[in-house]
Amino acid sequence: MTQEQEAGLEQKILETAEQLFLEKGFAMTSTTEIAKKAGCNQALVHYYFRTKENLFQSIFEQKIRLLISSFQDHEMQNLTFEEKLKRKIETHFEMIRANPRLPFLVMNEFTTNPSRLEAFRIKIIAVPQAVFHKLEEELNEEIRAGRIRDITVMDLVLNIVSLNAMLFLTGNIFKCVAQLSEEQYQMMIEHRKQEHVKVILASLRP
Amino acid sequence: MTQEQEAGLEQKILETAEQLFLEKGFAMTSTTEIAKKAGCNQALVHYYFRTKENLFQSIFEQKIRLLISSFQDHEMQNLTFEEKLKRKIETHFEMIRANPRLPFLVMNEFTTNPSRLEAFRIKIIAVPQAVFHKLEEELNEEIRAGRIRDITVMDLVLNIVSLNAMLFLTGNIFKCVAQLSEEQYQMMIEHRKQEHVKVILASLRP
DNA sequence: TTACAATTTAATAGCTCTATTAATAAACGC
DNA sequence: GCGTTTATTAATAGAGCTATTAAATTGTAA
Repeated sequence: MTQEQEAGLEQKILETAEQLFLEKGFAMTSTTEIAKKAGCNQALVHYYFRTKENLFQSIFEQKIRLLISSFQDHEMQNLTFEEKLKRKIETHFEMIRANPRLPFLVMNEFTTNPSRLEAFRIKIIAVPQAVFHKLEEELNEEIRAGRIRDITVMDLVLNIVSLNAMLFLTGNIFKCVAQLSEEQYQMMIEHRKQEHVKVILASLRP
Repeated sequence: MTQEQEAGLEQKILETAEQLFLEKGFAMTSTTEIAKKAGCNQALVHYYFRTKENLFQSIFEQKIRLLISSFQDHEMQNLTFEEKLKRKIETHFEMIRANPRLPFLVMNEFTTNPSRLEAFRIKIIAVPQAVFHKLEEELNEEIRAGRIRDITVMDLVLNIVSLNAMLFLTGNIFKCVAQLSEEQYQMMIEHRKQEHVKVILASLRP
């Protein structure tokens, strides 16, 4: 049916754990539940990953990389800065749309377990600088030319990430409170994508 | 020392629980821990509140009301729409700044426990409509006069809430990754407040 | 003082969770 | 086939958690 099916229990456990961690976070997911849903004995989870923390970290680290990479460049030299930025916003948006619970997981785990945050700091500190360096140069060039207002790359990225991530962080809340059908919800998501682009581009006008 | 001190253990338990729930969420906080930190026997927590869920809900409901009320009107008739909106953004910002873990708590509990969300839906569905109705009228008047672009009150509010809430949701992460001192962090917060006002106002220009 | 109510505690029942261990089944080289 | 890894399970130790109960302590009104 799906892409897994005949992949062995180790892989199955990994996939099940990923799904459950994304759904309910680390604390609310037990190895017992993972095993039951993966269709194996609970001890097998510990046989492959020794501890629940191990299992979580292998999933978590990979997901963090995915998150950061979504801001990577995508070869579009012949476009205006505005067009490039629009694409960047949309790419980031679509990455989160494809992993809608990821912002929740990151926030939840880094907030409830600050030691995890400290451990990851070294791993991820170098990445953003590399990713944002080119954007920064282009941004400064536009500012120098007077085509956009003065703004740091940090502020710009924070604005984009805030809008995009928050939409999916509050997605279920909004859907429930506003009593939206799945179809209405998807339309709203699509509409917000346009809105985010509008807001960011407008916020840069001199 | 602080404002409590001689308030009885029931109050003390309530305050301690609030602090711990905000810090670590519902699942990661035990009644045992609450009792120890409040300086009483664990059974006393259950004597006053019967269940952990009860204790949580009495805190949670009050906090949700606080969140919503921050968008309430504050009597400023003689100001331009732009000035009024600026004040609204800043009021909302300051409310979250005074309760910086509140966005995390709301998101965490509504996300990990959808049944809580359903239970709260009825209670909170009426409030936003009342709060946002006046804003909507003023907004539409500005649009009709051509002073701002066409936008729904929902989009406007989502933009504001996204920027303000997300700043504090990611506050600790950012502070740690960027290795900011407390002072630097506070400056950054202040700077972002101005940035949010800038972004929202700019995003409304026709 | 005494009776009675409110507060606080010690003890513990009953779960559930993580992790380990020892035993069993499957797979695989030789 | 035989021995040796590898995979899988049943059983359980050990800990922590929620909630209850019964007893002890404190407060209070007659």
